[in-house]
Amino acid sequence: MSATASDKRVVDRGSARERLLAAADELFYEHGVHTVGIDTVIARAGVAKASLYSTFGSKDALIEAYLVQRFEERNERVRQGIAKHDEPRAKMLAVFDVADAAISKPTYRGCAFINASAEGLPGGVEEAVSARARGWLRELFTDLARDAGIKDAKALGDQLGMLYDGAIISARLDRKKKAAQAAKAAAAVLIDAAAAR
Amino acid sequence: MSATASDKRVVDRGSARERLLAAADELFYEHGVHTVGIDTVIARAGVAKASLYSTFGSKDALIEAYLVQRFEERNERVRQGIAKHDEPRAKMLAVFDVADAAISKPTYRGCAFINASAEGLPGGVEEAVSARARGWLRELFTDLARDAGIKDAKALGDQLGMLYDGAIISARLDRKKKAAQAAKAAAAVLIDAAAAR
DNA sequence: TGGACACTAGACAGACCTGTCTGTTACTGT
DNA sequence: ACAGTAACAGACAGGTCTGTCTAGTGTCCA
Repeated sequence: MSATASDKRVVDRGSARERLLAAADELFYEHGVHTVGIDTVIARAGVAKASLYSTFGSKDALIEAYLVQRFEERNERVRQGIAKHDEPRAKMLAVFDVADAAISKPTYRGCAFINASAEGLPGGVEEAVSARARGWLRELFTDLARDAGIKDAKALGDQLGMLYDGAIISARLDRKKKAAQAAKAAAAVLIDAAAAR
Repeated sequence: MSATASDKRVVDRGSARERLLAAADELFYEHGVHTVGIDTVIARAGVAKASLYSTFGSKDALIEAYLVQRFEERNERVRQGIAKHDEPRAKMLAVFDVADAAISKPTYRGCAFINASAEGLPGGVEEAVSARARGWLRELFTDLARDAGIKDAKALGDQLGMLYDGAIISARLDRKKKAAQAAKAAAAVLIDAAAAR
């Protein structure tokens, strides 16, 4: 259960950069960016310490690369999830289905951006990537609300964003697997109420 | 801006125990339980290291005491906030006013329990107190929903809890001061929809 | 007066962390 | 064949952290 270098499983495919990112992704997400040391990452990646520093330059840069990768992967999953639907309302609700799928995974440990922000110092690299990731989703909700013809699209976008975050937090801290579905039901009520106005 | 022992302000009232708790409260909340070291806490408290260890026994125990104190203070604020109202519906909404008041403070840095849980190792003392604090609020919402005669009080309680968490997260990470008011508006919609069913 | 008690100051051990550096091995293109 | 490159292993420096321990100080009460 501890995140020491004695965790012997090794990432064994691709370049040193790819292996480092894969190892960082697993370890940072599971145990936290602060808790996991460089030695643990390179042991998991099966890579020399010098390779990490010649590739990324610092631990902070590795953390940033890890978060950017998570950011892009999540966006892609959301894009694919909403592309299955035509109506803006269905697209908004589909975002919660994407969250539900993530929560269902046994390795789920909450939102990487929220976790990293809480761990890191204020003003660190974590917060910068986190802000981008959060802004992206907020804008998506707002744009979809506008497409749905809702007057105060910004207000609804913010409310859906809060529901989304609340579901993520509850799924992690309360181990509530159905949090995203509960949030989706609430989102439907909010969307319909905003549309009726 | 850094949390080093050079931060010279000193807590100067009460017993060693009280000064340590006051210093821990300020420092742990502002910079995180993991980031702040023992030396910083004792410097702020104006107390010797041996006093900390004879009083609390370990840093973990101090963290736990800090969280329990936050837990009790928050509960008291919520109790007082809802006591101003008679109707269950108004009581539920009043919880968001309590959050709003906390968010308005310049020292606001989000939910101490969420922060500490994200920082600490899974299964640490942080999670235990955090679970108690979260469960308490969830039950409060559910009980009030039941008082309001709502059929699926548990479902509404969970939804309001998620909105609450989402507001807290947004207030911290997006620096959205009005998050609690936006969440309150959404909560009103959800309550009325649940009551109509 | 004197002993118990609570506290202070700070050195110290042992662990862990990031980042640098040396030296070695293996592959690749000319 | 040989230079260049990329990677390896791991020692090391310099710092931080928790927690222990010694020694000295002040205060209260019998």
